Amino acid sequence: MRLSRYFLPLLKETPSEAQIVSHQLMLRAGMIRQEGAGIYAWLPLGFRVLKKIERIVREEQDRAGAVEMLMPTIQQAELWRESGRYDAYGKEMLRIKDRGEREMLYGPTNEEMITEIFRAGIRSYKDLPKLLYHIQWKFRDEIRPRFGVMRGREFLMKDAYSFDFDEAGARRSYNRMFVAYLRTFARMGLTSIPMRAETGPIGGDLSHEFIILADTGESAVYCDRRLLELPVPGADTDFEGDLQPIIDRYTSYYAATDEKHDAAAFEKQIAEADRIAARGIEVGHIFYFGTKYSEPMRAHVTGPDGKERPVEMGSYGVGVSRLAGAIIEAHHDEAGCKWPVPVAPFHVGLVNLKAGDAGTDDACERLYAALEREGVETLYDDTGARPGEKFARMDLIGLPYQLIVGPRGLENGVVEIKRRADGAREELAPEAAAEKLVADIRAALAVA
RNA sequence: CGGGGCGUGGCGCAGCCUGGUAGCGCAUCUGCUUUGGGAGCAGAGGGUCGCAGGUUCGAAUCCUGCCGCCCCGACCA
Repeated sequence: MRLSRYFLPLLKETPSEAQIVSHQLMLRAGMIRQEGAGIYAWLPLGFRVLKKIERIVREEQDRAGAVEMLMPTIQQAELWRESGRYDAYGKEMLRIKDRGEREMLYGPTNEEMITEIFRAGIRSYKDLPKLLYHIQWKFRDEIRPRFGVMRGREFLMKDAYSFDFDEAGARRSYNRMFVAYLRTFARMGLTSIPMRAETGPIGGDLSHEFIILADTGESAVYCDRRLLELPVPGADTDFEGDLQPIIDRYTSYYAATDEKHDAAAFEKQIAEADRIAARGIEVGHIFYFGTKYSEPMRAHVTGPDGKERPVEMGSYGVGVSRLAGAIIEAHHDEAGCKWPVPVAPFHVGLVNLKAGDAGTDDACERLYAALEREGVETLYDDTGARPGEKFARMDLIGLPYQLIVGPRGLENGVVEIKRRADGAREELAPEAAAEKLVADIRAALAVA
């Protein structure tokens, strides 16, 4: 993409309403624009990031055996009356009426709807288990939206729902999502920590929040440092096999958000050097809730004994739009974003330091063509801006690699690669630079 | 929802108290000079001062109502 044709409205100054760094940078880097309290338009650069996050989430859901579908954003109040939540949900639910005065709502979640869909299609225990998901916009009329896309009212969420015949089956479904989440966040450059969470009326141990550590995180969290070093399950993980050992390993260490924190246990179970008391961002939440919806909504299956019983359910959420902010919180510096390659809006920023100069124009065009030919997503700054401005904006939008082409280098037959993550620079002949970028980016995109 | 604050050009702000031709910085446009870390000079364009009433000869400024947004608290992917 040529920058001269792109839509990238950058801000030099930080808008006063943005309190945390990810919000500030998303506004300044032209990724989002606020259209109302907690409601954002995704501008081209931000949209590319959102799509990449979504794709990784999708790939890992599919790998774990979940099946994608799509449910509507607008739901009928009638459905929510079946579960009793229409009255219970409160003002967070955005309620609307259609022209026939029928009560509708913009879905804050989809348990009722998926349960209705499931019960219409499944009768027997032989049809179980089922694991369905979709990635869809939600609306929760939060009392106080803030932190940009980290806590918006409208947000993109992946929500999955499992249906099993018994609790043992439900646990297997839960474990699939547990492992899928570890992989999902790791692929985005995030170290996620599953922390024991509130279980609601069901009790038990099947509820975890996936937290990433960040100084600007919303909640205080406490965990064992050794959790950060556990290996992430590989792409060769057999999701049809027994995943329990992986879960056991992860849950054997202390990890809790402040509402579940037990200071005594924390100090007793962990050596002082391994204690982490930090801030965290919740990017995923998985939990088992049994027959909470299947019972009132009569989502029943017939068992081998010929008796009908409500299915055992669980739900599994990932905050897709929130992740865009969370990744910035984890990867940035004073100058701007530092995108990990798999979620970067473009892989390479090609900087023509003297647009209009035949030599640099020619060299850039060749490099641009070579990179695009190899599938490297390149944002080519072909504008007439001054070098300082070009460097500053590349740093701000945070593409993983900058390929800098100027007359001074070309005189010596070299161009420069700057790696945004650590600022490392390297001068190479143009062809060699392109080859190196292709190799490095392919390596970074390889799914382990 | 309680408490606090703010709406003035694309962004950041001053002006309001004490009514009298709407300003500054950045950005934008034109020209010249510049060109390896957000340039210099000269010129130019752009604002129903959130909206609606009211007071007044006259309202960005005073009064009333409404709308929007932000911050602190309880809630949430």
